[in-house]
Amino acid sequence: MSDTRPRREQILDSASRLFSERGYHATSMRDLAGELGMQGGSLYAHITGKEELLVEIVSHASRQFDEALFPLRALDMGAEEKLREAMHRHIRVVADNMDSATVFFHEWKHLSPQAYAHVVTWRDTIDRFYRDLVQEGIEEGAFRATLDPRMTAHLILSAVNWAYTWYRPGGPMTPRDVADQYADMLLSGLGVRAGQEGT
Amino acid sequence: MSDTRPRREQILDSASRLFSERGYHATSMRDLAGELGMQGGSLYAHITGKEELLVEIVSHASRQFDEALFPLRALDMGAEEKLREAMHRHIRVVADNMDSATVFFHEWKHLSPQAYAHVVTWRDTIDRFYRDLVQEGIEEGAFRATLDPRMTAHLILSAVNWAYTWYRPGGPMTPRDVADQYADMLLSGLGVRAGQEGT
DNA sequence: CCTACCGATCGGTAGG
DNA sequence: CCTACCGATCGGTAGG
Repeated sequence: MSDTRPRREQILDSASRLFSERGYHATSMRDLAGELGMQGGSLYAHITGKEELLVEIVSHASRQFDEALFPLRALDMGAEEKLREAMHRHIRVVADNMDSATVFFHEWKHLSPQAYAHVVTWRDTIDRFYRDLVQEGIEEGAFRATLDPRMTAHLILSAVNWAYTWYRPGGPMTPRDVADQYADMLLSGLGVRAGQEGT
Repeated sequence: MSDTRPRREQILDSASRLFSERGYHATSMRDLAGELGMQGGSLYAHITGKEELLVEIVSHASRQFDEALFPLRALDMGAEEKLREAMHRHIRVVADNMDSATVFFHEWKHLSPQAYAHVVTWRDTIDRFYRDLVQEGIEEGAFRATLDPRMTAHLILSAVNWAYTWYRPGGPMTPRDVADQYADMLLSGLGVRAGQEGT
């Protein structure tokens, strides 16, 4: 009946920011409470414990990625365009959730074994999403047949994930700018001699 | 006179592993001492404090990168080959120092302001190394003139740095295998239509 | 390198 | 949401 949702969301927002800036273990519940103008013990009227915060932040982040990427599977698009769109959406999730994305990449090792296993499974799913995308591209003749889908997926994921370390929302580049430049470089190659293999 | 060096190195090795697995703040000095079969207080016969360990691990890692990459500046090589060699060396440093590389990427935010500033400067230097490499490649006509050196450097750094999350030493792929595949993909592009720009 | 200890701080709870 | 408190653990030190 009582509207505790907004307060919970304030807590989660502050926790995301503090965990991303200082790390999970270096953030005390009193630090967090102070950000919200309350005493340490008062937090426990809204949450059951510190780890619940981490679990929710990580779950929320992985859900954002899922909701952005998985609908793409069903779309009837050329592989090049689909890769470009996937990278755009992926980078947009990172850009729109810089704090929780940072927590997601840095602090998931502190989850309980059960929640930890969830993240490992999730990572495999995202990996497979990009591997399948590459494989489809090869089969439809859009991507080079010599590509290793696993390594190609690693390369793509490197680009879109690493953005959490340098991207600054509000700067001159939108997520679409970044994705377009990355996709151009990945699809066409850096070299002027592109069209020939390797060295 | 007394040979404390090896013991210090054992401590640093164990600290690298524990900090990478559990994080800096979640690793207690007693955890660390236990790994080495001693009591918590005994560590302080060899080190001055916990942060000294983090500073040394991070400094060591950045030095490894410097020593691997900077000599390349002077070498007279084509840009494509130099990029390939830089990526190989960069990935080799990550692969040979998985623990300290992980600590380097995840825990540097816990450094004191002074050591923190050092890392920020270092990051700029590495960034400039790759930007210059790209710029030279453009000038010598090996790389497309339409490339943005800054974004290209981000893409390259994404690939070589992100390897810390998935590479497994002792697995089927050597650092050279990874670097060669990445360099092939980056230089020649994923698309079969490479040679034309963008979409 | 150990024993024994220090003050500080931690996450969390009781009772209101 | 606060006050007051709990046991546990932290990094580090003294003295040997």
